[in-house]
Amino acid sequence: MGFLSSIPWIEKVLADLESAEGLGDLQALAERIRAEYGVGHVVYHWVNSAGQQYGCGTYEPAWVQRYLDRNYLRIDPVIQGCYQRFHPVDWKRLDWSGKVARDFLRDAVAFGLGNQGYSIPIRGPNGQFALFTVNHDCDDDVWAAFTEENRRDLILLAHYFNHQVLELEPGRAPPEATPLSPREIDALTLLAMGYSRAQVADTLTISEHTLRVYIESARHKLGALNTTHAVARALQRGVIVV
Amino acid sequence: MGFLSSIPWIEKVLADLESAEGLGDLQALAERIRAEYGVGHVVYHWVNSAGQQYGCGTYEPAWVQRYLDRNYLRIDPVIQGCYQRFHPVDWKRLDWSGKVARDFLRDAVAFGLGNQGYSIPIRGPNGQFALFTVNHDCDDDVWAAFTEENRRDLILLAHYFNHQVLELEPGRAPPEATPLSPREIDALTLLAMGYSRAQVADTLTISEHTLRVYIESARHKLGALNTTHAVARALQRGVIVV
DNA sequence: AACTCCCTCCCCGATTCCGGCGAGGGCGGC
DNA sequence: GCCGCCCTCGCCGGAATCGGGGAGGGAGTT
Repeated sequence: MGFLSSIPWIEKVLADLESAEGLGDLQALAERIRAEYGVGHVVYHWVNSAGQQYGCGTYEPAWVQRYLDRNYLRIDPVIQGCYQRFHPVDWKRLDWSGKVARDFLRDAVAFGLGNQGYSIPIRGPNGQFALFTVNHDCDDDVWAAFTEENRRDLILLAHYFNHQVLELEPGRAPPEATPLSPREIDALTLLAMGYSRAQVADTLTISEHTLRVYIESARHKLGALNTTHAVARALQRGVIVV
Repeated sequence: MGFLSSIPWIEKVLADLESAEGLGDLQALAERIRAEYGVGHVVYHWVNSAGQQYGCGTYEPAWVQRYLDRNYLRIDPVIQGCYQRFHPVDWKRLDWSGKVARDFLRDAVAFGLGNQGYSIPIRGPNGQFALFTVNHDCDDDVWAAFTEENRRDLILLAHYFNHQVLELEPGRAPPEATPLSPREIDALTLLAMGYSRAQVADTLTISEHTLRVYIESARHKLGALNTTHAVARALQRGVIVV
């Protein structure tokens, strides 16, 4: 991962952490990053397609637990906001109106979070979604200067965290199913576009019976229970693009 | 976009290109990148959720046209391979077995492409998928050294291209539809998991009639023509994750 | 307090989809 | 040259889904 070399302090830190292994590495790295930049918190949060979460960083364990207990994932404006974008987002630009969002923020501050935040979303196939966040307590001007100056480092660090987590997550490759045939892809693609079976058959200029053979074939290949499921899986696996 | 500042030549080039505007900028930038690194080709290729494609780079127009004409998007192992990952990929690590893939490669070389390539996939919500590719003609050792040395720059440049394209693509925000309610999300999520309506209603412990209200409501919000379409759109927009 | 949105339930009929069956010709790979 | 996969077509009945429609209580926002 030589691409981090533009970050002055990174070599030494990574060397220090070499002895550790697995995800503990990243936890320790987050601590070091916090120290190097003198910010309140550094956190990496990752959600895979199965809804499993993984996180590491400098948040208080009590806050992490509360976040999970209260299912804040569905409330957190940072998640909500970043999920739709994929460029770094300053927390100020998010939508904090609404009662639940304000309550959430108040709760977060009570657990030691700062009022400023900067989050970098990274996405992968199969709904993988990760967030690298830096949190701090300061006024707007100071924060704007900080983010402007260190954005590049943060992007690269986000990539690094993501790379490490994926390396340690072997649960991606297995569903390496048999590929879909062109006609099967055509069929699922048109279905995903909202066409009815009759319309799809007409568009492909085949009989509806033939179409059904494709759909069923695709369903079996994808291990899907019905047509909607097949379309969903095909989309998730990226075998069709609508 | 100060995060590019670690690339020595970038400031001057960006200043030179300041006068140009729009996507022409990126075309010219690709040319400059090719010159700076002394490689065969530099290309940025972008596909959005509507299946629209946009590309800029140094490939011969004849090759681009042929790529489109022959619908190589569905054949290209670079696309196929990168779509499932989201870390930089050396073309050597892709699957070039199979007749169509080999034919494709032969055709590409005939149109001036080199035998080496390095592609950086970047993904966004709504099925956005972009590829930043560097292509060259040399032996494996030289190429390995090149990629190792310049990976960081390439990642940052990929981000830059992506940022610029999204800035110039106002067609993203409009479908800023009303958000789905929690129950609607539950319903679509379970449907995407392959459950039948009866099973979903049972799982949510509501009547099937109520469930249908959610599905229809979600369908209208998503502008979907039927249930399968609604699930597909919800997946693409990232409002549900199965 | 008015407003909007969410959740829940019910009616109806027509349309569509599901699931498994069989059968033939063609192309590419081993 | 054989095997496997792909493409194409047909029939069947039962089950599920798709359209709207109306109606009430509750919570949050303004």
